[in-house]
Amino acid sequence: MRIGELAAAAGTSTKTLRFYEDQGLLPAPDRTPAGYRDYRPDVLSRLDFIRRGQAAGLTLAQVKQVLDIRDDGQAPCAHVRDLLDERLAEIEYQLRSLTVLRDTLTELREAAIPVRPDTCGPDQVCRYV
Amino acid sequence: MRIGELAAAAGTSTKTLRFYEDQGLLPAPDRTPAGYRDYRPDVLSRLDFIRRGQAAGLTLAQVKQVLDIRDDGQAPCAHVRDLLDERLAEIEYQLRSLTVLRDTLTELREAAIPVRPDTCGPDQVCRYV
DNA sequence: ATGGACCTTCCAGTACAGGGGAAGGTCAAG
DNA sequence: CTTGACCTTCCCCTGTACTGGAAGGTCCAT
Repeated sequence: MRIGELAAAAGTSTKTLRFYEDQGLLPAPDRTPAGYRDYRPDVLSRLDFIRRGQAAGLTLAQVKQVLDIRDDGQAPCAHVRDLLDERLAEIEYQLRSLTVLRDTLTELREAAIPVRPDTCGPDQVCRYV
Repeated sequence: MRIGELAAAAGTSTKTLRFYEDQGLLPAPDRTPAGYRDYRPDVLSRLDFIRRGQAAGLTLAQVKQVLDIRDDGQAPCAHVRDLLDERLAEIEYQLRSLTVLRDTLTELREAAIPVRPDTCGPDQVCRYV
């Protein structure tokens, strides 16, 4: 399987595949005599795992950690659980921050509905912010 | 006022002040004969506006738009309202995405509580992701 | 005159996940 | 024989808001 076919099959780009290899997420594939990358079909499931990891909000570096453990012959379950915990905590934090920001912005926005440039003092940039 | 004093007064760094000047958020100040930046105290309120804009989730580029309008002698109210609208829509979108992600992750996490490496098939990387 | 604190410019790098494009090699079809 | 599609490596670019550091100039006190 050449890189273009793999990219098409996986729904990604050749650039991305070379990038993943460079980052250690994909093992270096065999090469044809001409030097072309020659993939075995089972990298597709690996790519699928990478995508699921990303969909779960993990960074490529974190996905790589899991793959490394797995490649080492161990079960990454515990590590995965910790990663999910970490990510979950981050998300909760982001959710709280965004909610506060949304409420602040909504207030500002409400105040800005009656646009009254005349009430902007020359000393200030904007009444609303 | 030299750049160090201004930075201290505004609670920021000299690096940031030069960066803002470079990005067009602060006007180029006068210079002392030695070439040192010599600020007028009124930039403090401008810096304050920048900080409020950032706190409202606007990017520096957006804050600059508002300042440019203001510097042009116009009232930026309408533009500010539009920016707030835009930002608000983005935040709502992020909130929805994060909520979905959190729920997905929570499910994965729950499934991962009983860590059972034995149930990981050798063909898959991880039962949980 | 010398040390230290301050200032100047410019260059480079951070994190993230790739994308763009150049210069050149390879392969099958017409 | 040439065209076009594919492949290779290489390096730089994206966006965001700065931060670090080098090399050198200035000011004030000692």
